[in-house]
Amino acid sequence: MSLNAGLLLFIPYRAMESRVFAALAAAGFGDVTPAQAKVFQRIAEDGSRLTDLAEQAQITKQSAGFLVDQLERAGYVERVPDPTDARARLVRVSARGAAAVTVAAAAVAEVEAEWEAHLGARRMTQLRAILTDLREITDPYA
Amino acid sequence: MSLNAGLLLFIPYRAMESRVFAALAAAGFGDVTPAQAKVFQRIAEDGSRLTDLAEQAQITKQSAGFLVDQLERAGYVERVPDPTDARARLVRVSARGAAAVTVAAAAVAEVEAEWEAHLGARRMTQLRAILTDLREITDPYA
DNA sequence: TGCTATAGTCAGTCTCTCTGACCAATGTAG
DNA sequence: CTACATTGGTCAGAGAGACTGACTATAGCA
Repeated sequence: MSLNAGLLLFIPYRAMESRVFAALAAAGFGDVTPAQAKVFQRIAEDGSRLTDLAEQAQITKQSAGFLVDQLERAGYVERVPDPTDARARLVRVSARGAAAVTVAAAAVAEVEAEWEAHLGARRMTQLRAILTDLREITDPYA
Repeated sequence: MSLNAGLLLFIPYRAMESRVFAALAAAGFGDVTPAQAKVFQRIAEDGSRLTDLAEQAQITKQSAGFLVDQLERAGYVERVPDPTDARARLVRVSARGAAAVTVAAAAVAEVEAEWEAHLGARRMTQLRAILTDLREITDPYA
């Protein structure tokens, strides 16, 4: 059966997501929800403003605030004042958050390795290249 | 910036989804939600049982029942008794539902054409082939 | 004729998301 | 340098969508 391109993209995406959450849960980070991760993933190295996180995750700033509150309570992020703007605060990844990132990254690497073993190095490289190219017309934040 | 494979897959998927829902809304089918679509998409030609829909959409039968209720009220599906089992009822796509399917399919075709224009026919074919191959190790319902 | 499995519903709860209203700090035009 | 629009963020309330647990009714089988 031939599926539409959207679903073809979604199937491996969901597989990757499931594996990452399973790995996080196994490492003691089972309290992170997909909604929280969606925001957490987008926190920049030197911290991000709530509004930016909301825009990138394509949710309202209220929703982003709600999720960051949870992440903060669970110890994955911390909020510090933005030195350049007294209205804003920067959301930063905490030590515990960084530990979770490490676990998640390892899981991603493992899944990518499995995909490469199945597809072959050449086609895995092609896949990345094509998807990166496709981002130009599908990513509103490219 | 190089992203992980999961996110690279997700970005065009979300772009496709947004376009399809925009097209549905423009054609007067603006009352369908993503959650409803997830179930609706999986209704077989000759009708499906609620339990089967729930399993394929990876939600509980209660959630599936809730969404089918909404689709039924909005006129996209109808429920008929299953002649082979008095406990069960078959969920079938109605005439209005079929009209929405036509609109969605056209939107998918349009987006795929845009992607092909950007990537070139050769790489679009490669993308489909690679993703189809990847399904073998990522699709629990292959 | 019972026992177990299956199809589906009912009731209650939790998470995530939204809209609308609001406050405080910033930037800008007169 | 003061008025006004813009921007960053919070508060309050509501709705959608998902879950668990308990239940009814039919089916299939020993």
